[in-house]
Amino acid sequence: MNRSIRISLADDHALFTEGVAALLQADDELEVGTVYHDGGTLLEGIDRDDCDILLLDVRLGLPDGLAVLEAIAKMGLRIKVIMLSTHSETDIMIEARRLGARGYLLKQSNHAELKQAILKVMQGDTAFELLTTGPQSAEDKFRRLRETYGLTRREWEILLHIKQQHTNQMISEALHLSIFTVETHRKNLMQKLKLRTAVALHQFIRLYEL
Amino acid sequence: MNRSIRISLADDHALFTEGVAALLQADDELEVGTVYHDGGTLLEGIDRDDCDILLLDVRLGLPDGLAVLEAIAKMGLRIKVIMLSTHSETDIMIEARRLGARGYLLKQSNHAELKQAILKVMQGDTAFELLTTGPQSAEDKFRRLRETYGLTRREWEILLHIKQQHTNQMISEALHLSIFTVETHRKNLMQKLKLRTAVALHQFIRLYEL
DNA sequence: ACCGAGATACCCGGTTGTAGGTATTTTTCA
DNA sequence: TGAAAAATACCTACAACCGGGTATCTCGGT
Repeated sequence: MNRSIRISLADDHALFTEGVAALLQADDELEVGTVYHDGGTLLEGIDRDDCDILLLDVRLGLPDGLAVLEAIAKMGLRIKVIMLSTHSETDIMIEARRLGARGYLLKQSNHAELKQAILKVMQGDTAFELLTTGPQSAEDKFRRLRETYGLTRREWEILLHIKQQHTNQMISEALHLSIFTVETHRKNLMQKLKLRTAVALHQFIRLYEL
Repeated sequence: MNRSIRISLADDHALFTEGVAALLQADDELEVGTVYHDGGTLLEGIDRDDCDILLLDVRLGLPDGLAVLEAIAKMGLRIKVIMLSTHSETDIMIEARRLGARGYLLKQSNHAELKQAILKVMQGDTAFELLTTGPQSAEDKFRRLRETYGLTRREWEILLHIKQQHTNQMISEALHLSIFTVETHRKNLMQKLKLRTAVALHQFIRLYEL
């Protein structure tokens, strides 16, 4: 029998790291390494950290998770990094993969899924698939908004573009619509959500993790 | 010796609830009640939940934490609610207090602080004071931005107003400045942060939890 | 055959922010 | 006491969004 898998954690929320550490410690096959609460101290100590896996939050104080990941890759360390995030942003996931992450997990995942991802990664495999079978599909989110606010399908489409920081101009081109049409949809959208500014709309999107 | 304190949890991130549950369970004086992952099921079951304390995340799927808090208050339940949040937004804290929350804790808090807050609340006291002595004061954040991006003090002040959704017009009135001055500060600010739109700026603010 | 929801398109007037300047005063600190 | 950094103020032009409208057209269902 080989030694247990040693896992370090990096997340600026102490309750989260302490909680997950407690979870991991309860498992005979796992062992908790170092706990980091910001990117700076992590980068100072990571080269002397003999952990097998690093669970790294995408959102960490400056520098953030992706920057840390990049730095680790440049240092040429053999540590396998699994990113943790609260929402499933495809572009961030792709970027993380490009920068050498071995896995990407949502905090909505449970203990079992975490364990499974850890084992997969330890075998040299990657663990990105949980994203696609995430707890909430886009269709679910749409239905929820439809029921709560009466959003139409087209308005939902527009919303997805707005989330990507697209302007009305860009959206109209992407969907082959007049910009007036997009403005109308956006207007109705905001009315239904009872919002007044673009920034408020983006806050709404983040708040409900759309 | 009286029975242990029974604590229910509500947060849509399973890893978080499982982790905190593991932490609480390790404590002889505490006991874990029900775990909720969204506002809907919570409101259905909370009246039959005989827990003493509910740890409630501010951000929960529709309905969100504050709405749930309000509903609980209207139901006239004797459950003491402690709100959990990732950032210290004063207005949300005030609103939570108004709606009957007994405490407000950051996820950056550690195990000991959580335990302390639980005990205080159980004695009929409230636990809001941790906010002011948070892990990262505004001054710390300013210093970090100054070092990383070369922000000046005035630019930081402007940034705080922008965070509160204030327009340049409103900021100029609040600080007794010309609107042109505010625009200049904002322009330099965005240049230093390498951002191009107001929405991107707001995303930056959220990303680094300023 | 008709109704209604949804999608499309347009107009106007207004506010807010973006991008490029210039210029003066105040503060700080070597 | 000078020079540099910071703060202040203004300008023009433009882009993006906001809030009222109005007006077609299409498509599914009764």
